[in-house]
Order: sequence, then C-alpha cells, then structure tokens
Amino acid sequence: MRCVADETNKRTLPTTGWAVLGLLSFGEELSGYDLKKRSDLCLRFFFSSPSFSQIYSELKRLEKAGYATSRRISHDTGTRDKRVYRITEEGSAAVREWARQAPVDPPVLKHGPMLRLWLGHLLDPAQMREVLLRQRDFAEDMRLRAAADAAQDGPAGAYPAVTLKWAERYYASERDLAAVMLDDLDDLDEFGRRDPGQSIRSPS
Amino acid sequence: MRCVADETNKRTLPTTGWAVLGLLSFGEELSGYDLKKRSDLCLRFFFSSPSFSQIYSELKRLEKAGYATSRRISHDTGTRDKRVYRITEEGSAAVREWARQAPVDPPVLKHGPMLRLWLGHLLDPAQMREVLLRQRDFAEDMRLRAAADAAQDGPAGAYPAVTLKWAERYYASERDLAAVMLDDLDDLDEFGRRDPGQSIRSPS
DNA sequence: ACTAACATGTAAAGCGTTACATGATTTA
DNA sequence: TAAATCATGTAACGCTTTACATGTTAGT
Repeated sequence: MRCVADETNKRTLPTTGWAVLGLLSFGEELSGYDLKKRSDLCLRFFFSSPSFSQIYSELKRLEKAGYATSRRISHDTGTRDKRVYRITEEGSAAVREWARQAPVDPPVLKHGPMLRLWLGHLLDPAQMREVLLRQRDFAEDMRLRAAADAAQDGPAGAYPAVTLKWAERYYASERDLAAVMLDDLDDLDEFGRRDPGQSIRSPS
Repeated sequence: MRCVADETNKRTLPTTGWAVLGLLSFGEELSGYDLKKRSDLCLRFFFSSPSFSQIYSELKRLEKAGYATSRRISHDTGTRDKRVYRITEEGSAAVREWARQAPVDPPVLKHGPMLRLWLGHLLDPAQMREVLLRQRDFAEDMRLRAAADAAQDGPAGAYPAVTLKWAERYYASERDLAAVMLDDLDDLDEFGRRDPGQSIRSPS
C-alpha cells in the first residue's frame, strides 16, 4: 500500500524517502551526491545509508510528488551539469506531518553476527570468538565516530546532537554486549558444554 | 553478485536464506508455515522475521541448490496437502561453511524512531516524548519476551540460550537509551532551546 | 451453518543494491 | 599524461513485502 497517490498527489513514501526529504528539510539546496555524503555522515548511525541510486530515484519521486524542486547547474569551466534539489513548502508540510503522525514502527534489525552465534552448534569456540571480536571492534569504531562527530560540534541543531549522543551510547552498549557474550562463551567452554540450556552463567 | 551458481551448483544465498537453512540445521523436518513460526519465536530478536512468501521462495531455492529436500504429506482426513523440508548433508556443510567463513558484516539497522527524533526541529516536545515512550515500551516488551523464552528453558541447545540472553540485554539497553533520551529532551526544554548544539546535558 | 483462526501457497509490485557508463578534477 | 579520485547518473537485477486465492479446523 505504498506510494498510492490520492487526488491531491500526496504520497506515502518508503521510510528512506522521508529520510531523504528530512535531509532536505534543513533548507539547503543539495545534489544527490551531497545527500549521499550527508546520509553517510549523519544518518548512518541509526539508519543504514541508502545507495546513490536509491537516493537519485527517491529524489525523482519527491519531485514528482511536489515535495522538492530541482534545477540544473552548469559549470562555467566544464560541461558536466548537475542537478540540485530544494524542499518545497508542500514537502516541509509533508515531512512534518509524517514525523508527527506516523505510527511508531519497531526498528528493523538484521544482526548477522548474532545469527551466526545462534548457530553456534556449527562452529567451534575459536570461530565464535572471532565473530564476536570483530563485532565488538566494529561497535567501538562506530562509537568513536559518533563521539568525534558530537565533539566537533558540527551537527546542525540540538536534535542531531542528541541523536549523536544516543548513537554513542548505543554502540557502547553493542560493544559491551559483545564483550559479555565472550565471557558467556568462555563459561560454556569451561563447563564442557555437557549441560545445554543450563550452563549459561548465573544471572548477572 | 548474489546467487551465482558455480559448476558444483553451490550458491551464495542472501542472509535470509542462511537463516532459513539455519532453522533447518537442527535436523527437524519442517513446513514453510512451521519455519515462519520458528522464525517469529527464535530469530526475531536479532533478525527481522521474513514473510511467509519469502520463506517459501527461499525453500525452493534451497531445494534447487541441493541444500534441502522436500516431500508432500497428505492428510488422511482432509485433502489439503503440505510440503515439508529437511536439510541435506550438502546443506549442513554449506551452512556450516557460511557460519565459519563468511565475512563479519556490520548489523543492518533501520531505526525509524531515531530518524524522527533527528528531525526534532519539525516536532514539538510532546510529540517527541510520545515517540520515545512508545519506543521504550516496545523495547521493554521485547525484553520481557526474550526473558520469558529464556526462562522456560525451551531453547534447543546452549547457543540459542546465549543469544536469548544477549537479546534480553540488548532490549534492556534500548529501553534505557529511550529513557535517557527523554531526560535529554527535558533538559533541552528547560534551557529553552536557545543554545543549539551546546544544550545537551553534561557528559553522563 | 457461520465465523474466525489456522494453514499453504502464488502473483504482482515495490524497495534497494550492484554493475555499468561517463565526464571532470586532482595528483604523481 | 596516466592513474586515481570525485562526481553524476542509468540499467539491470535481486530481495522482500503486500495482496490475493484457497482449503481446513475449531468455536458458537
């Protein structure tokens, strides 16, 4: 039931569409390339950054819906043109309406590392540790990025800053969860795995 | 570059395919419907449960790849048949190989609530609080489910139990993060939002 | 008998990515 | 001037969901 146009040409966008419109909602005139960069910088911490091509197609859809306008920019020096987008009043109203009124859907999580640990009966301890160590390092890396972004005080406005703070805590937690699980696995090995279902350590 | 068959008919599956094969890797003979139920019960905490129809199509692909076999079961009483799947030796080897050798990709997260809070300049405080409260309640609900599943000692094997423990902690963290963010927003309101970028509370 | 819920799928459409093509700018 | 990188897109394909179709079982 997505993207049904009603008589006023309003549209229900995929969440990624709202994300792109949200990036435009600060008022700047941006190209698809710019938007991808912004997305990688700002959104990635809580919303897997969409590919270039999806950003381009979302922009076309936004323009068709009347939520954005575009214009070509010709470089004086070269010949290659580019197209930049700006949010419209309609677009501002629509994204505000979405942010205010849309139902609060649960976050979507596809946690490959956990899936593999769930299949621990197929692995040996060293391999499971390897997966967890990488996951822990990834989380710590993300945490540091979020912290760095927050520190340089670049985020435009108070709310992006608050979400960066959230991201810092989120990835700290992911890191710690991986560490705790490494301990749990150590305990499993210690008890020889002879007692499945009971052998996880006593309630922390 | 997914699903390219090499000369031995081996395939690179989408992660969801490995998840389905993983569900079969405990040795049971299961129907698509069974697998969906299992998925909702066990995998959901860390891997958004795929739809019925995707499970059915993954099963077809698994069979084609030689990773599973199926047979029809006719009910004596009624006429409606069903098809049940069982993992093959090839399938066991393949999923084990995947779990052991695949690169550790970062988890995929699409956190709608955080996206909306990032767009806080479009909302008023009451609406932001509403989003966070729902997110907090959702997380607590998930935490309770994971805890209940872990308590009833049903999980087949030690590793599913360990991942349930992980899930319990993960959703506890999500709940707490929402709560902390509610506090952060209170502080923002207190300071009158006159000082964007600085007005988040002192480092916790 | 009627309804709701359980169960088993197929078909169509939309979401999202990877691969490809192309031109401009910098750097070695 | 050659290669690498930045930049701007399009085309093809695969993943995933929603909508649809259909039969079965259990409750009322």
